[in-house]
Amino acid sequence: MRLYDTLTRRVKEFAPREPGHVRMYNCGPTVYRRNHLGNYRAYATADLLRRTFELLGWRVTQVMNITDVGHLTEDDVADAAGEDKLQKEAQQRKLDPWQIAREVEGWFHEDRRTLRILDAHRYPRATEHIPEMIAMIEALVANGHAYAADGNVYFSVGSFPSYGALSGNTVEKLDAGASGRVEERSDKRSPHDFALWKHDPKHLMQWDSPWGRGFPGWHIECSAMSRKYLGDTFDLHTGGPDNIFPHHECEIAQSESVTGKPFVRHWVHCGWLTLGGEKMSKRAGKIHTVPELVEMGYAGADIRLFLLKQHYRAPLPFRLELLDEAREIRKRFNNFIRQERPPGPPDSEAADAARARFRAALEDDLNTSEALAVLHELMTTVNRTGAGADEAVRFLREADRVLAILDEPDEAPDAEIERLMAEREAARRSRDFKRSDAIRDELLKRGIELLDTPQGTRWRRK
RNA sequence: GGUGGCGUAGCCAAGUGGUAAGGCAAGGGAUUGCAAAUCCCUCACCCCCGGUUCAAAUCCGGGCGCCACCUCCA
Repeated sequence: MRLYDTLTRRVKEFAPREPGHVRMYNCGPTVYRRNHLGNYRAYATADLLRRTFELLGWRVTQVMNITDVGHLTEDDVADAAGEDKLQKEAQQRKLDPWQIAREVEGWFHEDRRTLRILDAHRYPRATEHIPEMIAMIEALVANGHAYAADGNVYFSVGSFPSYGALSGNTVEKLDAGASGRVEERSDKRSPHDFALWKHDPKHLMQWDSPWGRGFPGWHIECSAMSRKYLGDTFDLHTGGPDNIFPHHECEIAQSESVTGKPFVRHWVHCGWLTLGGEKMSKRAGKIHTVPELVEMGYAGADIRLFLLKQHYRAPLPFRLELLDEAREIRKRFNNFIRQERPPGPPDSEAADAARARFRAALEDDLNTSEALAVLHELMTTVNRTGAGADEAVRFLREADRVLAILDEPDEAPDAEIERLMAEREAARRSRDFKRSDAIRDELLKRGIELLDTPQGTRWRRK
C-alpha cells in the first residue's frame, strides 16, 4: 500500500509495524457544537482507510478521541446553545457543559452512522483521561521539556529541535513570519511555547493538578490517549488539514519528548471541504450539517459518496449539484445490481480484472476516483455483452465493503402493494392506461417505483 | 511577511515523460402504451510564456489566478 505522508511530504510505502495489524488514531470531534460536513470529510477519510486496510486483509485497531474539554467557555456554550432547540432548552434549564458535550457526542455518532462510518474500536473522552495527561505533563516538567509558571505549564518549543518538521513552521520561520500575531504572554519563555496545563477561573471545567486547579491544554489529550491505547509508537495518525499545525506538530513534540521514541510512522490529512471557494468552518456561520442535508432529501450514502468520490487530499467544493451527481451515480449502481436480466453466460474475466484494478487503485494512495471508474467500466462492459452479470454483482458487493454506497436488497412488498400491482397489470392488459398510470403514481407517492421489464413488472423503494 | 497546497471539457475528476480514464449534465438515436432502466453516438489544442527532450498535462524557469494555515476550526 502506498500512502502520502504529511511529514515526509511524499507518497511512501505504508505497512504496519506489526505485520498484518494496523494501529490507527483519528483526531475526532470537539463536542461543543454539531459537526458540519467538513468535519465528516476527515472521519470519512479515516473510515475509508480502515475499510481499505480490512480489504487488504489487515486487522485494524482504530481509536478516535472525543474532545469534550478544553474549549468550553461561557461564550462558547451560549453560542452553541443558540443554534438548536435542544440547546435552547438546555440553556433554559441552566447551562451544563457536560450535558451539552454528551448531547453533541450523541449527534456525532448519529451523523456518522448516517454516513455509514464504521464504529472505531474506542472513543476515549478527554475528560476521562485527565490523570494520564497530568502524568505526561509531570514527566515533561521532570525532564526539562516543560516548565510551570503561575498555575500554567508550557512546553518549551526550543527544547525540541525538530519542532516544525511536520508543518514547516519551524521556530525561526515563525519568528520571521507573523510577528505580533502570536499572543505575547509574560509567563512564557518563548512566544511559541504552547500550554500543557492552563489556569483560568472563567473556564467551566476544572480539575485539581500539581499546579493547582485548571484544565489541560488541547494537544496533550491526544498524546496521552494515543499512547495509552496504541503505544509509544503507532502506525497512522489522521486528521483534518487544520490539525497539521499546531495540533499535530505539538503532539509530536510532547510525545517524543516523553518517550524518546518516534511517535507516529505515517501522517494522513485530508483536504478542505470548501464552500463558495472558502473552507467550511465552525466559525464562518455557513454550515451544512448531516441532518440538514437529509432533510433536503439526500441519503446518507449520497453524502458519503460525495465525500469519497474524489481524492481525499484535494480540496472538495461543496455544492448541492455535486450531491445530486452523487445521487445519480448511486442510482446507476443500485439499478445495476437490481437489474433483471435474461440469464447470460457466466464469465468472471471482467469482474476479476476489475477486482485487481480496484484494489490497485485503493493501494495507490486511496485513488477512489480511479476505483469508481473501474466499477463504472465493469458495468458498461456487462451491460454491453450480457455476460458475467452475476460475477460483476458479486464483485460490486465486495467493493462496497470499502465504499459502502449500495442499497440493501429490497424487502418483500406487503399485500397492499401486491394487490395494487396486480390491479395495474389487469388495467394494462385491457389497455386502460389512465387507470394503470394512476396506480403507478399512487405507489410512487408511497415511495414505490415500478419498472416494466420484458420479464414483468418490478418494483423498488425510492 | 512566513508556511503548505491548487489551476485538466458546462460541472466534478483520474492521469506526474509516450501522445487526454471515469462520472454528472446536455444533445441525437434504439427500446417502451407512456415512463423507468438499458444500449449506441456526440462533447478537451490539460491557466499563460519560455526551456529540456525524439516525445511534456506530466520535468525545469518565469509569470498569472485561487485556497488554506501561522497557537487551541476536521
